[in-house]
Amino acid sequence: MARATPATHDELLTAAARRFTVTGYKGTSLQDIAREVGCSKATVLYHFASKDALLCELMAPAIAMLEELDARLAGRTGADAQRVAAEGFVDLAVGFRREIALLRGEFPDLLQQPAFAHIQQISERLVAAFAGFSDRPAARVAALVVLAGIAETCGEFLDIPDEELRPALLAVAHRALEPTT
Amino acid sequence: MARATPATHDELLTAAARRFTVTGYKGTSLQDIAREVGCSKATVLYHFASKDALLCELMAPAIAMLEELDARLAGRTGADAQRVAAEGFVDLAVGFRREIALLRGEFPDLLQQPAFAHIQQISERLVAAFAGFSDRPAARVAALVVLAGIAETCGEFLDIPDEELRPALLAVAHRALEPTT
DNA sequence: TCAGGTGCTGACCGATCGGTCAGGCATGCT
DNA sequence: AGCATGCCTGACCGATCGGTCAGCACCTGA
Repeated sequence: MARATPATHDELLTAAARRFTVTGYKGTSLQDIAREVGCSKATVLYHFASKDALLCELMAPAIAMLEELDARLAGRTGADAQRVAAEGFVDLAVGFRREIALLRGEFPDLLQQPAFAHIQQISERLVAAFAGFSDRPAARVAALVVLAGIAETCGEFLDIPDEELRPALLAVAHRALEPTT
Repeated sequence: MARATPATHDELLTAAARRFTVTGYKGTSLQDIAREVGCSKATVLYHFASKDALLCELMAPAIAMLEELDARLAGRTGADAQRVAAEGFVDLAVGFRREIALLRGEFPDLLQQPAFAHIQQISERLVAAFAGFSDRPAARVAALVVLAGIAETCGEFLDIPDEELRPALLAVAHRALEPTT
């Protein structure tokens, strides 16, 4: 197989992201990614140690931002935590629409990987913050609906600009979340 | 491989549902399903023509209810459509938590199958109804957040009773959806 | 007693998966 | 010229996928 231009690291990364968002992580083969950039499967594995490593590198910026949000949440309570969590997560979801979208559905499975082990705990803390740290079922249900809804929705609006998506998501989050007592 | 009791059709169906919700459709092999009920992979394919056929039969009741909701929506507009859509979809999501949950993430891919071709159109009409048939981006964003959020949330609350989950979801839906103008 | 159907099985199939490996082919330094 | 290095490749590997098939054990009605 002939290559016109050298397949760069980043070129493969964005191609993989594109495929993952369409057919999911498990549903995308290294062959698919290679075909997208016009190189061989072996080339993909030359640039990345494994398929998992590719995913990790793809998710790294989003995960870093998630960890930063988690740190910012520490110590906050009630309405304050709720507001910071909502704004932070909307920013994250809007900024990393593709990355968030590709995790949907495969979340529970991918979280088994040691590289993503702590994400589960972070997202649980995030849900708790969305609920204003209330343990009432209704508050927790509302929190999860908003969190999951935002994550899912971002992937569907890949075409509209950030400055339009962001306030729309924030508005629905503020309406939907239960006011803290 | 020895079997104590005969593997019934339904036993396989529920086992498959359980696995699908944990590891997804693509992520679950016929071997996994067979292991869960303690029979051979060939037995699974004796009861079901194919893996796809198994999925179709699993989803049939939920799809029937979705089609019924779609029919009930015909002709309705504005707040009326919004209310009927919300109540109908919450009922559907609560009643078929597992089935809804297993479709998440693999939705775009599974919809390619001819058996599910019309589901895409139905869900688009459902989103439109949630938005009160407004074409304002904010209304459509809110609609999708609520729809996707409810679908995703149900799969996470498999343990709490219907009569507790239902009003909680309806409440957050009513708060979150934009009032029709 | 025996023929026929039902439920189920292990063995097997081709395809595809993620991953390995030796080597080809440029390019640039010595 | 000779050599090393970086990028890339086809061929190949074992594992696993969904699916097929001949045949076994069992039950039942004739």
